[in-house]
Amino acid sequence: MTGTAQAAPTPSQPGSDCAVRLVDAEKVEAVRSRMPADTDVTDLAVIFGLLSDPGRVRILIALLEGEMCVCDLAATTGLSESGVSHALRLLRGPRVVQVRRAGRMAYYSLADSHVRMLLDLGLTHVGHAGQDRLKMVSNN
Amino acid sequence: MTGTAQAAPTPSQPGSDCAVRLVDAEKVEAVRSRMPADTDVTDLAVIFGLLSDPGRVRILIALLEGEMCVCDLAATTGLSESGVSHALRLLRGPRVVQVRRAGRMAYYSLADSHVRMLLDLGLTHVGHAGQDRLKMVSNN
DNA sequence: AGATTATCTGTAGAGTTGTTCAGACGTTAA
DNA sequence: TTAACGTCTGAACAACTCTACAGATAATCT
Repeated sequence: MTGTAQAAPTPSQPGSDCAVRLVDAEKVEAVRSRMPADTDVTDLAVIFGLLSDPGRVRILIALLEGEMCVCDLAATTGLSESGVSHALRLLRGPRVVQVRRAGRMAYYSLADSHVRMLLDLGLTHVGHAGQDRLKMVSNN
Repeated sequence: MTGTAQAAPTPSQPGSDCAVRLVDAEKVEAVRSRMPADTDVTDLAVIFGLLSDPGRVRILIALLEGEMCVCDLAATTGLSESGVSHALRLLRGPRVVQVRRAGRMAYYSLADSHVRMLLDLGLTHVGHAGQDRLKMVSNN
C-alpha cells in the first residue's frame, strides 16, 4: 500500500539475474500473503469451470425454478438426454446439484445456494434481469 | 400446454416416436420462455470460463487489491511473465481488466465490478473469507 | 547508435473437454 | 417373463485450451 517504488524497477541484486524482477516489492509481498491457498484457488477455478459451458448454464438456469427430471431438462435446454446426463454427473460431483429418485425417474435440483447467487449475479452482468433478486447498484 | 401430467409421461402422439418426451410439459414451456437468449447464455459461459483457470484467478485476486504491473503480477502469482501477458490479453477482450500504460510499464486493474463480486462470492464459497465484503447468510 | 528493459505476440505440442453413439442398468407395465 | 421406458455410462473423435519457447515491439538508458 505504501509502495515507495513508482516507475523504477528495484532489482534486489543488480548483478544477479536469477532474481525475480519486481517493481513494487512491498505490494507483491502484501498481496502474496493474502493470496488464498492453492487448493482454494483451484477449487474456485473448478466451480467456475462448471459454469463455463452453455449447456450446463442452461441446465442450471432451468433448475433455478425448481426440480426437474432429465428428459424435461433435455427438452428445455435443447441438449440430448445423454448430454444432460453427462453434464449432471459433472455437477453432482462437487454437489452443485442433487438427485431425488422416484421409480425410474430422476429429479434434479440445485444443491448450492452460492451457485445460485453466482448465476443470478452473472445473469444481471449479462444484462438479463432474470431472477430479480440480488439487485445491487452497478458502479461499473 | 395443458400438461397436467405429474408422474406419467404424456406422449403427444402415442404412435409417433419423433416427438420429444416430456413429463411436465407445462413447466418445460414456462422455463423455456424464461430462458435467456442464446447470446446471453454464451456470454455468461464465456465470463465464467475466464474465471476457470487457477492462474487467471490468482491474477484477478491480486488485482482486487489495486492495479499492478505485469512483472509484479508474475512474481505474485508464480506464473511466467509471458503467461501473465497471455492471460491478461484474454481478460482484456471482454473488458474484465483495463490497462494504464506509463512508459514501458503496463499497469492492469479490474474493470468490471460484477467480476469483483463473482470473485468475492466464489472466495466465500470456497471458505476463504478473503475480502470480507459481500457477507451473506449461507442457507446451504 | 546500440544495449537493455518491459511487455506483447505467434506457434507448436500436450493435455483437456464436449458431443455423439452404442449399449448397460434398474424400474415399471403387459 | 418379456417389453418398454428413463437414466446412466464408456469409448471415440473433433475441438478447444494451456504452457513454453522464441522472437517482436516499443521505451529507456549509456
